[in-house]
Amino acid sequence: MEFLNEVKEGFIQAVKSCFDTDLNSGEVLINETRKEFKGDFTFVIFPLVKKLKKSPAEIGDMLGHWLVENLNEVVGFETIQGFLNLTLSDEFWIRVLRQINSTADYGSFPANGQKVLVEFASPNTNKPLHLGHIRNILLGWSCSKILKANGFDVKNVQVINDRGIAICKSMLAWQKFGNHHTPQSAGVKGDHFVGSFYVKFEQAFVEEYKIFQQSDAGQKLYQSEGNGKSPEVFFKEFKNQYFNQYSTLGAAAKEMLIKWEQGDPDTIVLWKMMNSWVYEGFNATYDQMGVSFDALYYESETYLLGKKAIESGLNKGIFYKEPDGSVWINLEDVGMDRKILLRSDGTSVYITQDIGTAQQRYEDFGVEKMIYTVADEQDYHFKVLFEILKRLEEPFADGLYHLSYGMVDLPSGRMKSREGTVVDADDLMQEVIEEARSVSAERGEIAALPQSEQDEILRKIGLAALKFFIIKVQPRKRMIFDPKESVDMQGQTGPYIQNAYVRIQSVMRKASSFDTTLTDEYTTLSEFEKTLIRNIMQMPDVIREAGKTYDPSILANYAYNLAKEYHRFYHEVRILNAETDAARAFRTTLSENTGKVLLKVFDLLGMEMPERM
RNA sequence: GGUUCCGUAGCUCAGCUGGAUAGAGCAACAGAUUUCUAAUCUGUCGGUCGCAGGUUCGAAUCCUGCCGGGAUCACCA
Repeated sequence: MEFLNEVKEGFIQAVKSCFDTDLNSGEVLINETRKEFKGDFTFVIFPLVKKLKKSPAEIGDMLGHWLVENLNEVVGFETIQGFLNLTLSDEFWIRVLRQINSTADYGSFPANGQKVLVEFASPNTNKPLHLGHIRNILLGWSCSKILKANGFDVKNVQVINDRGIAICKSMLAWQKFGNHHTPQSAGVKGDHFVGSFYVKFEQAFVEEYKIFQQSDAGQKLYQSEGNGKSPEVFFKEFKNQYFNQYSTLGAAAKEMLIKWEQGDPDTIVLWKMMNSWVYEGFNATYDQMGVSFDALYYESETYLLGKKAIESGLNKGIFYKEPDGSVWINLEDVGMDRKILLRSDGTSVYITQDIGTAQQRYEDFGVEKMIYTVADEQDYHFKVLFEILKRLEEPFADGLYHLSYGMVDLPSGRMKSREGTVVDADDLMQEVIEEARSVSAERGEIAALPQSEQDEILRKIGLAALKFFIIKVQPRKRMIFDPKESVDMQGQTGPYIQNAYVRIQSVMRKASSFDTTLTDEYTTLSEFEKTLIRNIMQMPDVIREAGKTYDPSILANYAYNLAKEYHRFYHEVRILNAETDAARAFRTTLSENTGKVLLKVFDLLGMEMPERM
């Protein structure tokens, strides 16, 4: 807290002056005083006891006296056990507020000259986005914003997994069952339209597999390879192999993939058309969420990258070749396994692509940091990838970070596409907005506004409920998403925070008829007012911390606490009809700056504030 | 089995590099508006911080072991 520098310095001087001992700033422990004690800030003096060879109470009292006598900011103290509680002067608080009030873009740090790339979203093109993507996108987007506020030059990118067997399944099903329909003719959003054919493929495949299971060939297979397993278990385990070796649908899909890889014109045309439908759908979803990208990487363009890296790795002796021609790296010396990088047939695997893509990005942007927002099931993958890039001595190797997050579960357990429990992103957003609509209708505050304005407000409220519910949880923790709780608008929620902001805006609209210039005449600050200032003066630290740890949840919880303090203040203290003009000016300024901070933090979290609600 | 993450109130979550009597929200119950938006505020109820050791003046926090749960360990992506 830069606002407290003088007090901290004073403490060091006090120790020097009272005990003739030098302290470095790392040894100074300062906290906010707990509510149940008198004071504003607390120095913990236990650590000094050994050094100074005196009792905690004695040290606290001596330092407290010295500080009151020598520091203008300190007007009182109390020593309780090993804690020195200081009370700071009203001038101090007003000065802090004045500083915040006059700081343009308070909470943002100056450019630090470093470039960072943040990857998030990265969907497959065979299905629409779901709840898991929402967590991913919120985290990536918010981290991107937070890093910008910390002075980085940030590029947002996503990798679109637009090739492979999955999209071929959709393509095949569309050929078979599509009747030349398009999203437009069917009246369905493009990504959902394509996704429905993926589902149709799976259904047809399951049918085909069932028939196979009952056929002579299937029964014979079970007899010879069943090994005493029940037919159910056996055929479940055999499914993949069936797809690859027996299925006609599987063969057709694989053939389509091969045609795609050979650049067969008809296949490419179909592929482009269906992907374009998907992108249209994705873009609508991204718009609704309020996120955007600086660059897109398509897997169809990057999946062959990384071969050069194989060469150079082999030359450097980091990789080795097996007799069958496959290329490997051995990471057993750092507690990992052997990992294949090139198959014996010379084709590359996923991680090879990632090596190449990372190099490509470095060439494209010259970033020294890259953040990958990917679920924690890929923790090991990224550990391996980063280790390989380090051994290849890539210049960006030290700036790699896997922003790993836990899966989203439903109260009933994991989302499973087979059981139809996957929560669709578009549906979900629509639901929370509708919930906001019905809550709003009961209140009637915005009923007089034009419909388009109302819609915009309801969108902001609904999405804030959803987004806050997700982003308040620490990324690495697995979270349980209860749809019923996610639409709550009371208590620890996004709309609660918006409501604090809206109250402030309402006050400020009415305050415009007064002179609200801050003066030093107001000298009877209440605890509510001090607590609010104490909160808003923390913002830069919280933003820095969130940036250092890539953790937006810190900011989410901060915003909630600040909103809560404001609601309490609002309830307990008269603002516009304050007892004096000075008090009114102070409180409106305090309110305005609280609003400023809430707005800023909300923006960093990827949420918007309505002016009314 | 190896590696790794998680375990805090009935439920969902906070708890910063160790600091005072472990906090919020939801749920349940009881209150508050002649006054700036009641999506608000106040109060009551609710805890063996998974268990056991260790380090420390001090441990939910750090270390070790155990228990429970998830993820991962493919010539898949």
